[in-house]
Amino acid sequence: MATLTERRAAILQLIVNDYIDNATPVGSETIVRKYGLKVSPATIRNEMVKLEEEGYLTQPHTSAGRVPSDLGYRYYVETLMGEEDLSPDEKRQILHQFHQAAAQMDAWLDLAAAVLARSVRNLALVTAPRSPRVHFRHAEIVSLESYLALLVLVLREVHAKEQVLMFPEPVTQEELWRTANQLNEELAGLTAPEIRARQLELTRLGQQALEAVLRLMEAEDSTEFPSPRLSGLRNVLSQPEFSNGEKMLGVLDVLEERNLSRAIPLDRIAEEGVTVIIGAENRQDAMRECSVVITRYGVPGWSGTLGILGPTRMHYPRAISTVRYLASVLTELVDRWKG
Amino acid sequence: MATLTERRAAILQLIVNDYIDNATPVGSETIVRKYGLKVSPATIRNEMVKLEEEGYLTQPHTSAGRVPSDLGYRYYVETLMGEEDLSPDEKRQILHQFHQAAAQMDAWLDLAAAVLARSVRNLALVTAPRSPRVHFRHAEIVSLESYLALLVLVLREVHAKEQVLMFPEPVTQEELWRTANQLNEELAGLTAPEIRARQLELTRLGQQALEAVLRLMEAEDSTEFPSPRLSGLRNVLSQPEFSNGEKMLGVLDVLEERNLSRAIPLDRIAEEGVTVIIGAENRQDAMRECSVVITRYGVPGWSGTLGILGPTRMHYPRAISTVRYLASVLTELVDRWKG
DNA sequence: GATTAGCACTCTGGTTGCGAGAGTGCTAAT
DNA sequence: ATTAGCACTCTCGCAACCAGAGTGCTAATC
Repeated sequence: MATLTERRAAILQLIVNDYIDNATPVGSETIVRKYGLKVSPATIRNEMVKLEEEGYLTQPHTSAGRVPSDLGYRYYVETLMGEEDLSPDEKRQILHQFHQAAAQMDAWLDLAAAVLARSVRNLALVTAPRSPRVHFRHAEIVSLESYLALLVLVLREVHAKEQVLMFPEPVTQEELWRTANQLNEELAGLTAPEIRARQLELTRLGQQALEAVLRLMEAEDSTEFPSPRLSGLRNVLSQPEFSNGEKMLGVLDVLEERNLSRAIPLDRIAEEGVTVIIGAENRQDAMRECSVVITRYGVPGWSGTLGILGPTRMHYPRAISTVRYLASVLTELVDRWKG
Repeated sequence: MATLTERRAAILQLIVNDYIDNATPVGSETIVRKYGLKVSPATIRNEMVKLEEEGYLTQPHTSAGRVPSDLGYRYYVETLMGEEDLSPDEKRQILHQFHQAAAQMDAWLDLAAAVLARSVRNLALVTAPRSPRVHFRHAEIVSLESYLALLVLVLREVHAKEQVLMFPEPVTQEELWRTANQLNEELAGLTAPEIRARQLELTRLGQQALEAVLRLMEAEDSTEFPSPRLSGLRNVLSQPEFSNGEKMLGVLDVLEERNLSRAIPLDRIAEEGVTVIIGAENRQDAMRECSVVITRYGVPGWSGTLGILGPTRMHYPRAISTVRYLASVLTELVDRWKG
């Protein structure tokens, strides 16, 4: 990214800030008046045409004020806006809520989404933490009736999965126990491919249970971006850029077909730190006016993503700091109990 | 509900039908032309003022056509519209999709919501089946590390719940097994209140596990209307009645604060059959223009709700028949595997 | 050479006025 | 009881218009 003269950078910063706050194109006069500059509007105008030529600003139409372009926002995010941090007080409040909540991953994720959405006043998205490859820990088979049993599978990644098994002939709880025990002994700690590679001596029943286990594990492995929980849809859609029903529906469409990865270039999410994806860097037209601030959280073998989605005209410093802080909180929680 | 002369009923029916299709107030002339009546527009007009006086129709303004009122829809639903049924072909298609799906309740519910939304082109809501009082079936405690274990609780209602236990001192898997076994023997088939009523001889560890079990069971018991999965939000919001961004947000608000029971008079849902709640019969202003077609499914001890939400101007026959059919499918599934 | 005052120009958004169209309610005739 | 006829009402789309905001350019100024 090219570099700007000091004054142009300053002006760009003012424009971005002002536009973020007021959602209305900002003109030369406004800027000098509001921020007490010691130059005349005309000077600002001259600088603005330069900024426009270089691609940082656009005009909705001749004779409206200027609006930051995607590039403008990018520059702002990259070099203009200061690194902000949540106040200790806010951090304390957030932490408090986590302490209040039930000690369950699900509850924490819901909470994280809710806090994020409220704090940034935009849409929060949080995916559950998972490892790229899931590990068998424990299986339990509970008889429901003679032909039917419930397989409960516990993975090292702590997600209890369940599946009903239906047998061609009646089966006793006794047999089920034996089967489960065998599986538990043989499979502990293995991944699905490792299990597949292994030759096991199994009864017919055991074979059936094993298949079910594998199916569940592989299903888990293969969803590369599990559908996130969303919170605060209302926040985004009530932003003025979407007051037009059309655009609202556009965004809604993207969100409802749960496959967000088609709209957001998730491959751009860095391993470390918060990633900001601005406007047309997203893949779908409907997202042209949206930015995503997103990060990974968790520990290497077991991580998820958490971020917020809003109009490009978003309060980036706040978004980034909140996302970062919540990621650290979740990382802590994951770390603590995964060990 | 009072009864209408035959002709008035016929006219009301035409108006409702036409309005449902076109979303535009329908006038006397349109009606005779389009449906080939053998009377003059003036006659229709006379009848329409009667219908309006009796409360079945309203005018958006003088000199627009008529629009059905809530009462009009009610009459329509109750006595005018024929009972419709899905075509065998459609039923087959739907059933087919269920056979394709993974044999898991979650998958079925998702599928039901998706099918419903698509078929009626409105918002589908589906809550998971549960019993008013949940029954203990089986507990498993898996050691995670010396101070930490995962409690997996299987209830008769087949929802695996999990909870991390943290101990004041190290605990072996051996002890955990003993504890789990004891719980399984003593608690099998009981409800939370029944467990509370019983005096149990337990170790400190057992006590802690029991508390966790009870907390989970009681949490399950107390959510009286579990938050439903939604599908097809887009469908509702793209209806012309919500083209106005304001109203869109109104509905969105109701849906996002997950507590639907505050907006919808769920107590009105009949034990048997499909319930239709029209317009202002709902509790919140934002829902004034919405109707809900909803029913229970499942078996007495283990049931959920499933329904669709759309504008009052909704294709009721189709909505009702689809809801009814899907409920029967889900009931069948619940019945089959709950036994 | 950079800055600025001055000014003509452009574009939007809100307001007004108007005519066409759709639909009504009423009256009087059938 | 029905209907033809008609005056009336209300919406909607369109054009005209104006005020306001903001620009870009030129020429004077520091």
